[in-house]
Amino acid sequence: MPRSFLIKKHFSTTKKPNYSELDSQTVIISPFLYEKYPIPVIPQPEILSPGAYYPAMVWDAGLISSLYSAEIESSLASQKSEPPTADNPKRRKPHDLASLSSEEEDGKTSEPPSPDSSATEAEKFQCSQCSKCYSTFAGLSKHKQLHCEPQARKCFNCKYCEKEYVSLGALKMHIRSHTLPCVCKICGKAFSRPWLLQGHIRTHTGEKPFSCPHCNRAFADRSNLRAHLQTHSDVKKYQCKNCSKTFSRMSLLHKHEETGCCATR
DNA sequence: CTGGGGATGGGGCCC
DNA sequence: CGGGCCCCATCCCCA
Repeated sequence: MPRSFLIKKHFSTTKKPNYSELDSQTVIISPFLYEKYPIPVIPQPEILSPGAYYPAMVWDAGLISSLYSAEIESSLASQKSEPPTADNPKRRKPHDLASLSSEEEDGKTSEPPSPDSSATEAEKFQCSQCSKCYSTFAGLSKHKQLHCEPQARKCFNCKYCEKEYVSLGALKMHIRSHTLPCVCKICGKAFSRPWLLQGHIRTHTGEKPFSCPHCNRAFADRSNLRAHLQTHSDVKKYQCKNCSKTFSRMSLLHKHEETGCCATR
């Protein structure tokens, strides 16, 4: 099929008159950027509030289970007279709160023995995953966090939105997208990361350290150069499954699939 | 309308 | 653990 769109058109030099003076082959970022426009970084207000993250645990069914067990056991301990009955909700295992599994309704259960059966008073907290027993709830919790529920070891929540992260570093990185600590001195626009600001400053200075080896056209951003390089290629990276047409950008492929092409609908 | 450039955001990796 | 960098993705605009 004809692929006239694959032919690289001459780019207009009138759009960005300063291209010719910036077509260096190097990708070294000029330090003058920072001499001329030092990157201001707003003093971080308190990035993390004490409530910004929960380093200890995630509220999942297993944890609820443990807590619920503890509550039940302490309750039972205080009212020893109440005999367990089959329909007593207090006897329902905690993870039933989450799943209400019919398996357990049927009586088929892998749950640990109840304290009023054979378990000793010293080992009344049992791990639902490995059946290991502990005398205290704290002991059980620690065991689960370290061994049986490692994914629950950390859960860092953003105080600005609902996102959660498994590492504090990832959370801090994310929080920067709320606080935008890197501010352009020229126009006041704020960015989450210094290198984003750095790229932005190039839009003021006109610096384009990334140049195309084929046509010498220069770009301020490496990603944009990469996208541009696709225009020199006969076979582009993103291909339509239906007509095999290739595109330099995924967005173009998506657009093609949504609006035009063959039988995606 | 389509293709391409500009600008920007975010996750992951490495040092 | 934090900073820098890379890569990918997306949106907007223009020719």
